[in-house]
Amino acid sequence: MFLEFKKQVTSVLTDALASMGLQADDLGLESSQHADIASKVAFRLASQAKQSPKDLAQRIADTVFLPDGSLIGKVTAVGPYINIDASRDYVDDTVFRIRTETSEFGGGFCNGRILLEHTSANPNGPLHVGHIRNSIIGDTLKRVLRRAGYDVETQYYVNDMGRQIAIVSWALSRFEFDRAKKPDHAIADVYIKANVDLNADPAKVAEIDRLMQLVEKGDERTIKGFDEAVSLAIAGIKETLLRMNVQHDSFPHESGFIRSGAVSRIIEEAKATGKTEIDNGALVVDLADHGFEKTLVIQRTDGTSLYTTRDLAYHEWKSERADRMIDVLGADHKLISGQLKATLRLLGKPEPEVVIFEFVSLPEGSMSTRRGKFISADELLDQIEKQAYVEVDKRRPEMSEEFKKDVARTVGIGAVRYDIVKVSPEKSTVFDWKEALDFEKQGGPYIQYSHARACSILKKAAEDGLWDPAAPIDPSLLVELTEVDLIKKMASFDSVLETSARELKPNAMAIYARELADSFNQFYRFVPVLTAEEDEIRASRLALVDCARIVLANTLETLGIGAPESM
RNA sequence: GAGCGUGUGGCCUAGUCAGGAUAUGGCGGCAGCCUCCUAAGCUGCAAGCCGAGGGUUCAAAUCCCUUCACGCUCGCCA
Repeated sequence: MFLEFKKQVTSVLTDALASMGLQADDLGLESSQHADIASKVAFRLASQAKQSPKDLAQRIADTVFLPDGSLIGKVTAVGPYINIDASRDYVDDTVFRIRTETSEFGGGFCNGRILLEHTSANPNGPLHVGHIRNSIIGDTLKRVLRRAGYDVETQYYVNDMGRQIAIVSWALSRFEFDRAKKPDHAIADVYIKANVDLNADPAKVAEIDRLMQLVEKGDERTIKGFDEAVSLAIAGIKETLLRMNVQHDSFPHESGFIRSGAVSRIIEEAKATGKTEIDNGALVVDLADHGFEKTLVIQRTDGTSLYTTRDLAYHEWKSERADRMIDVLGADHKLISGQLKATLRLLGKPEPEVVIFEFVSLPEGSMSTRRGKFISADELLDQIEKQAYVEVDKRRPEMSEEFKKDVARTVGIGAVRYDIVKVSPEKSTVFDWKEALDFEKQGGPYIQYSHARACSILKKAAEDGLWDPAAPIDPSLLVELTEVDLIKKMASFDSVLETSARELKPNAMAIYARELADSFNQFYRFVPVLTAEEDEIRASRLALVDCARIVLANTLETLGIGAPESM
């Protein structure tokens, strides 16, 4: 709705400028606390118009023509600014649209096919609290892009041939695997032991190298060993992801690109560019023309491929299946993803868009699966659900055990997802138990609570026979300040979705969710619904509560957070 | 040594790419609000001049330069 409003503002201002013989590439539109939207165009055109910004702003405001039924209500010059306020039609239309479009409201303005890769953690142990930042950013991005209208497929790229997997496979043949444990955790146990062993006796490293050569040559027994290790870890990882409402559409394996011959082909293609050379027996690509001083190794001295080489083949494959490729990667991949993009460019192939997020570390330092220094996602989720249960039990002691457990789960996951997604990906964070388990105000549960409140009003109204969702209502009766604020906030959902999708910034949606809940709680506090003075006003307000319920639910869904009707 | 990222009240954080009207919100602190739709809510108060220093501009948290601090990274790991 806001996008349409903005479009009208652009058109009306451009027309006004044209009739004055002026032209601006940038109208300097910005959100403002003084109006629904403001334009700084008078600053830009002051010299061109040979007028002071203040006078020019006034002249533009006077020149603007508003057609009937415009979403723009009034245009006023305040000093050098041009303030534009929405019309009553804008408010009324918003209510109407939400009621008719419901779960589709504000979306569907983009199209095209996107392959989105996220998480892709090595299957050498469970996901830890750093990995899930990737999962949550990635999954939220998927939901944002889908809602915006894209056809999105999410992929978890499974590393089933790297050195670390060779170590896991080797470890499984030497140490006992604890079948009683969740498989990814049991894998980590043997992996950590193997690393201790390898550090103590470097001679054993040769055994790992041998396994890697065998698997690349296609030795069946070795492949089977790797597969076993990988599928155990992935099964556990999937379970954790599912717990957080994260699901991938497919799990392409690295080895598939070796077996299909794609990796060999891409190595030949690289050679054909004339930009490769042999350096100490390894095949390297010269990326100097692309801003990388150092060359990139794409084939080891022993002829085996590297992660990067397989990744090239993977991206080539992806590019044939989608219009856009998006990779969500940790900060440690900054350099390598740059080199990957440069190499793809060199080969004349499409490059992925890369979303980088900074690290999550522990107070005592960075996490490491290999050294067993990490807090697993499962551990965090267990603790948070336990804490959430305490909170529900405190507030709703009369409810059933099933209700409390259910709410604790939904609220716990909501708290974790929101906590992670609300922070800009480019900020590094330090995991802190106290903070993680603190159900701070205005977090995920705050937004869920707003939704539950809306549901509660509607439920009560229905029980009293006051609520008929199908009955026509008069939105023009919604004139209270907090009512109009709430409606305008809901109207801007599309604009936030658009920004979030275009800039690949999932945190924009999180901030919006908080603001929307704020607006609803303000309304809730100051405007009585069930005890409204007149029947018609009550009907309109109930419809507004229903709208809030819908938009809050849509927003929560976009964040991958459950929307409980009661909590 | 080099590259990338970050630095906003006691703590966390929005805004920085596209410079403009009194810098967003939370936590913590202080003072209040449940005979009324769930107080996981709401109201008010104290607290920041945006790491430091220069520069560009009518206008800088935002752009440029210098500098400091922290995180990540720097060829046969992924």
